[in-house]
Amino acid sequence: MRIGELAAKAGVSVRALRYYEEQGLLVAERSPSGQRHYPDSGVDQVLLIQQLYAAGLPSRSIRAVLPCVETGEATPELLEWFTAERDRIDRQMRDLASARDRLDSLIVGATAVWRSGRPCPAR
DNA sequence: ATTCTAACA
DNA sequence: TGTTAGCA
Repeated sequence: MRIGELAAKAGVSVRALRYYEEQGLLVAERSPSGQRHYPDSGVDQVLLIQQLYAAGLPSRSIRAVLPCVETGEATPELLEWFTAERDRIDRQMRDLASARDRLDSLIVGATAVWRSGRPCPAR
């Protein structure tokens, strides 16, 4: 199928498909005229790429991990990699929660200042 | 009409 | 990624 059909079936833009190829995530066969042609399996390929992007992996990581996932092989290395990713995300969540709590404290403090009749500091 | 490459008011 | 330009 051509790029437009794949884009429709996979629910992504044609632009995205060309970008995936540029990033080395998706292979495309070329017709004599230069048009890209994809096998039916391309739909699942794109779906997988989307899941990995949604998981927060940069294209570079996806490129490295794709060959393993595609073959359906849940290799130990792959599981370690994903586990490490999960931990990274967990750390970010905790850092954000921390930053949020500190903002909450500042908000409470600022509110107390206003109630005491002090002038509101400029932004 | 669709795709391709290249490039960015 | 969107979008646009100029082709095939």
